[in-house]
Amino acid sequence: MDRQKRAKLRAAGWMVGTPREFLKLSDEETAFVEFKLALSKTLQAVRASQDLSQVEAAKRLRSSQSRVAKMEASDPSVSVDLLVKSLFRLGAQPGDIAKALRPRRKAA
Amino acid sequence: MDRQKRAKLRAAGWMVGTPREFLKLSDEETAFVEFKLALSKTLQAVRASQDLSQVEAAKRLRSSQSRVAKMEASDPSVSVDLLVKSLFRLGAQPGDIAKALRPRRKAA
DNA sequence: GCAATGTATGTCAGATTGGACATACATGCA
DNA sequence: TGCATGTATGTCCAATCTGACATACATTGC
Repeated sequence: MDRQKRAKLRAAGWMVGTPREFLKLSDEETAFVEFKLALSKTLQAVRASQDLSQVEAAKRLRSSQSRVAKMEASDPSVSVDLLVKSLFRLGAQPGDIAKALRPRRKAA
Repeated sequence: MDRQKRAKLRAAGWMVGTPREFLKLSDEETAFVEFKLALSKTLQAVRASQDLSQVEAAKRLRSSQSRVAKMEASDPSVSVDLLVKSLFRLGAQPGDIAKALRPRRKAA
């Protein structure tokens, strides 16, 4: 995004920048939300790989469609516990989770 | 442990075998407790590497000594959230956590 | 012996979480 | 258009988690 565009958005009342900048998160908080995000994405990938709808996944997880949606959205009301338990219940292996958590290279 | 010894212990009313056998945990439950255990051990290792007592660590974590003890003991009252947050607060990197979670080779 | 230091265990009130439900939104199809 | 399917969002309250405290246990140095 170029400077002009940013300025325009700001003028219109929009927040510009990363969520981190916006919310003024500390390093640990950032690491934690990114950790959760990685798990969320993995869960969504696992569900997709099994060709399940959120409703079907919820059944297997003994939970509800809305919870599944929140899990995949990394909603604040979802704990890492729930994400990890859900991954295991859908058949993910410990190694899959470790792999998902490996830090991604930052884009240049 | 040999068969004779196991038999003696059983006769004396002791449970013999892995916690898994004993508690009849499902695969997912087993994976989950092992996941927590890996984090607990990592936390303990991180604290040791910084040469902190549980009291000192608790201060940095804005928690209490008893919580730290429970975290390191992988107590059921401790969530994965708390473990992960604590690791990050003590300065662990995402990669450290991923590494700790990699499945260990089973002993032959 | 007994302090001092570090760790473990039990309990509890307040905070957070999670399943369930309602409902809104989105897309595809006849 | 109406209907089916799939996903997203808000709320509620029962269940779970957590910091704090008390207290027990373990080890070391006097």
